[in-house]
Amino acid sequence: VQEKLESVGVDETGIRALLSRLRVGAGIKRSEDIVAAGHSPAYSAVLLDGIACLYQGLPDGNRQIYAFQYAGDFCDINRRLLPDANKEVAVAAVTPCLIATISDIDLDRLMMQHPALATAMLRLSMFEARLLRKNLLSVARWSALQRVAHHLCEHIARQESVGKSSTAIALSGSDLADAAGLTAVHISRTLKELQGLRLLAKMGRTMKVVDRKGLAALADFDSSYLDSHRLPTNWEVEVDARPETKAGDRRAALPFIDLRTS
Amino acid sequence: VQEKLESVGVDETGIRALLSRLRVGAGIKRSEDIVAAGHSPAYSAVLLDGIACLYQGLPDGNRQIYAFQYAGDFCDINRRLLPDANKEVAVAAVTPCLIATISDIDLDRLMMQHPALATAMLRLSMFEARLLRKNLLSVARWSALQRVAHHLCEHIARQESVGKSSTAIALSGSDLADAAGLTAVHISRTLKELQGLRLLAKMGRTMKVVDRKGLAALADFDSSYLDSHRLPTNWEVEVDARPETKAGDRRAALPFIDLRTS
DNA sequence: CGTGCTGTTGAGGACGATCAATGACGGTGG
DNA sequence: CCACCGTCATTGATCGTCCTCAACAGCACG
Repeated sequence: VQEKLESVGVDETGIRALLSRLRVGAGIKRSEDIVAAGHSPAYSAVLLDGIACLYQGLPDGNRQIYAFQYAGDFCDINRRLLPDANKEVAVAAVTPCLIATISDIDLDRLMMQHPALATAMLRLSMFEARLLRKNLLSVARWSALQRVAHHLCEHIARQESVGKSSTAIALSGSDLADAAGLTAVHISRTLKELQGLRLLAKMGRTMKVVDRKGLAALADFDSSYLDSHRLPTNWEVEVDARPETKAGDRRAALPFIDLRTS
Repeated sequence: VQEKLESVGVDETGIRALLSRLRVGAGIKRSEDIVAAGHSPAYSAVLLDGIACLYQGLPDGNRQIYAFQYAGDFCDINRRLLPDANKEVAVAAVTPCLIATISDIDLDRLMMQHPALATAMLRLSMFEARLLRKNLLSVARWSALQRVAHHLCEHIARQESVGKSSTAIALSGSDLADAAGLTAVHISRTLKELQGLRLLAKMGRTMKVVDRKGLAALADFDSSYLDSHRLPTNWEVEVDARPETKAGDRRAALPFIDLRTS
């Protein structure tokens, strides 16, 4: 399930170590919280299957979805090192989900034992930041049509990156609305417009993407910002002990990691 | 200049080590690029003084500002571990800036020698992600009046967090427009409306915040999401060598870091 | 067979964009 | 010192996108 970690540059022993510490948890039904707002458990959740969303509840009862999460994603990296501040955000299941948990203690220890894992967490955090920038740009500057197209493209691309290539859209209209910063009503109209453009088709209840290239062109979507998520695989990690430690320093000699691109 | 690093939990020796590797660079004039788009130098830039912005140029000549940066901020954390992908973003000076640089090699080495530094980078990345979430929420859900008020509040608060407490706004109208996703024209109208509400005053060329609490109330601004940036100061980092390494493993014994809140 | 939830359609209105013109200011060079 | 130009700020008029409110249809659920 976790070839995702490979994609961010973790070596094999690191992956095995992490997997051995994962405890498979319960399944979660649609619309249920995986990580509740204001709650700080002593473990982190990893999504094994399904789609989840990082969101914030709004005073008026609506919610803003910040990002979607797919199989292999850590649900709450953000929560770990900035303890108090993320009280307001939560993670909910968008489709039925299967999650695993890992205790914070285990994760801390693993990150120390496998430097590549620590680097991977940093990379994941920056990856999340990039997704957020894309969404910010989309909401701030683009039309509703482009915004929705963008979300559909991103959804397809990220589904593919975890091995599920289907043109069917697993997101409901109101999910799209919460993510794109639009009304469910207007999402409905926009989807209909996309059908008129022969980019989308509706089979009974669910939508299917018909013209993926057309959709990408409309949204100015360049999937490379997602691929690079796995691009760092080419990074080689060389470890060799270096005698940099001063005498009398309790700190052990640290491995020097030489990062270089393929 | 860099008590900022303290605020994210770096110990004193780590800070000294980092500072010793910094090379003070040239001053940058307003509107000039600090980090050009698509350019990947072999060093990172740190802002010593002034205000910069992380932005993306748009095809129509406009730009979207993703975040502002203040003294002590790394200008391009995002660029380091996701090499190819951030071609499109750049950093520009919003006021005259003074920067320092540190070579990627030195920074990599320092992060290995001082685990707290590596943790700090991760924390900074997550801090950036939180700022982005706030902005995304603001652009997606709030009115122009609230958006602008929010940016003003954030600006004041972050200026304070680096020791510059002044109610004067150093941002130009078009900077605010690019950040809030609004037109410069509408920013002008909005600022005037804020003056009508007795929240803002204009002294000739520059704006001054008159009623800070009122602004915060209008924008639903809770500065705690910025404070926590320095809240992790309470984290204690304990280092002690642990004999976890397998025999024959070339990897040296790694320090085990026990993170606990105050 | 009701009861929700999701999606659809219509009419009206608000917010902010767009276009265009003007004024104020600061810097530059004569 | 003043004339010039470019940038920034302002104002008015108009227009388009998207929200709001309201009613209704379909499907899944008990």
